[in-house]
Amino acid sequence: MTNTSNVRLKNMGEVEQLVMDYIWTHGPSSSEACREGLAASRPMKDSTIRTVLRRLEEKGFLTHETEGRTFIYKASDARQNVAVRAVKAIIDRFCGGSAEQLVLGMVDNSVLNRKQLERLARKIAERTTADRKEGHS
Amino acid sequence: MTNTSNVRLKNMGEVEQLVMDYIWTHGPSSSEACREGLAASRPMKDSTIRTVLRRLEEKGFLTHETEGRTFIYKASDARQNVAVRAVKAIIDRFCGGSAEQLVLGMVDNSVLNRKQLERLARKIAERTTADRKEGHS
DNA sequence: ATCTATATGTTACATCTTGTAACGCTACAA
DNA sequence: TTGTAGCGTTACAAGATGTAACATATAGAT
Repeated sequence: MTNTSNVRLKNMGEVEQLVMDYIWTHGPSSSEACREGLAASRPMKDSTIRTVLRRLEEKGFLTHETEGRTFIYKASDARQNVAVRAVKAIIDRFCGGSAEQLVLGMVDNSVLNRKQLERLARKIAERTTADRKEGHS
Repeated sequence: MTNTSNVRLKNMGEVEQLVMDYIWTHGPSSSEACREGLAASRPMKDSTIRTVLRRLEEKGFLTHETEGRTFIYKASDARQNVAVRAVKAIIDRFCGGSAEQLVLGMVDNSVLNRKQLERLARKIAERTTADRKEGHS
C-alpha cells in the first residue's frame, strides 16, 4: 500500500526501451553484450550504450555488479512489475487512484478479449476467495 | 483492432496535466478561465497558459472553437479514454500487446482490492456473456 | 472616428531529457 | 611493457516543457 518508490517513473526513451528489453529478455548482461545484441537493429558505439546503461541505473531500472572488471547490469525489477507501476502512475494521474474505472474502461474498449476475460474472471475468483479466507480487504 | 490514432501519446508535462485536469473537470473553458481557475495553485501569465493550451491542441488533447473572439478549449477525449490509451501504450511496450498479463499482475499486486475485483468479475461476466451471444471473439 | 480593453499571434529562451559519441585512464594479459 | 578491453568523464545537438514579452487586431465606448 505504501508508495514503495519515490523514484519518478519517467518515460524511457526509445533506445532505453530497447536496452531494457534486451536485458529483460537475455538476463544480466555486460554493456558489450547489449551492444552486440542490439547491433543489428540499432548500431551503437560502446560509449553510447554505456551512457544509456548508466542512465537507466540512475533512474533505478537497472543495477550492476562487477564481475572481474566488467559491469554486469541486471534489471531491478521484472518487466511486468515495471508495467504495473507504470499503469499505477496512470491510474493516479487520470483516475484519482481508482483502478476500477480504468479496467472497466479496458473491458468496454475490448483491450481484453473474451478468452482473456474468462481466464481473468477465473483468476479474480480465486483471488477473491483467497482474500476472503484470509480476511483481507 | 486498427490503430485508431497515430497521435503519439507523449507524456504531458506537469503544467499540461494541470490544464487538462482543469478542463476535464470544468468542461470547455477559455484560457482566462483556466488561468483563473489554476491561479491559486499555479499562477501563470496569460501568455503562458495560452502557449500550454495551444500545445495541448497541437498534440490532439484539446480542440477549440471560437465564441465571439474568445477561444473555448475543450477536451478531445474523455479523461478515461486517454487513460485507457495510455495503458494500451504500456501494454504494447511492456507486455507484447497482451493486456492479460498486466491485469493479472495488477490483481496480484492488489492494485485492485476485493470489492473492486468482485464488481469487476461481475462486469466481466456480463461482457463475456454478451460477446458470446453476439458471437464475437 | 478614435480610443481602449481584451483576445489572439508570434517569438524567445532557459532547463531537462535523450541519443550519440569522443577522449582519457587503468589494469590485466601476452 | 605495452596493447587492449572496460570504465570514467565530458560534450553536444535536438526536442520537450515552462515561462513570458511584445505585437497586432477588434469590439465596444465615447
